[in-house]
Amino acid sequence: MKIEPELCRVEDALGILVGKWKPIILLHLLKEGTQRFSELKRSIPDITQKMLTKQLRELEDEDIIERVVYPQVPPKVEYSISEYGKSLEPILAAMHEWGTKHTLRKAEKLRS
Amino acid sequence: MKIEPELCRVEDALGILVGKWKPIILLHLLKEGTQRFSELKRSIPDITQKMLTKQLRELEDEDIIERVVYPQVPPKVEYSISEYGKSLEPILAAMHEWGTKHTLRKAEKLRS
DNA sequence: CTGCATCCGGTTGGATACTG
DNA sequence: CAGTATCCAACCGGATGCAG
Repeated sequence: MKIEPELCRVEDALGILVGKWKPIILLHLLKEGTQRFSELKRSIPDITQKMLTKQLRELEDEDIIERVVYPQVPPKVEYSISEYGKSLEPILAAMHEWGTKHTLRKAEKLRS
Repeated sequence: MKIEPELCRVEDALGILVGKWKPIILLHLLKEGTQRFSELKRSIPDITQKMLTKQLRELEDEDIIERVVYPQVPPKVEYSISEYGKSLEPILAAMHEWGTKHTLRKAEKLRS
């Protein structure tokens, strides 16, 4: 691989994944499929409503996820990975795999 | 792929790549091989010395790059990708490829 | 040449309270 | 239920000056 650093587009992918909760949200939607706001909130106990809303909005703005609002009371909003968003799955999988090995490696270094 | 979101290790990989200049630095070292501090600085005109130092230190702390100091005056310090760091190359390549398509997609959306 | 110290503005994320 | 609004602390990155 010889990517010209001047034409680096790594940031464009990186920018979409960065955000304290974005990878976790994406993994949840990939695993469970369509999820309501409250289901996501329950699945990610430590996240605040504000942050969940914000990260979802940012992913939606990039067309990574889809948001469907059911006009009813009480409100019901469903989120799901878009077709386009699914193209990120290999990258998430690769990063998860690498990250897993990296975590092990770090643990080994501590013992030595 | 069904990664358990609770065991998400994406962040561990993400954390290493995040940093305004890290991907660019890594691509330079991957493309050019060993580089002196001043060579990197010249290759990345907009980076400040402080940031170059900082990002290099962070990558070094994670064993992604290697730093060799030649004890002489004036100082000479060489940086290179470590063997371990090379394992990030597929991820960088995947992100670059995705990012390139994403940029095109955005450009198309603007025209429509 | 390489790198550190200081200061400083902008952004990010968290706590909390409020709303239709 | 699914948000919004406000306030605030922490972190990040940039500018600049100094040093071995």
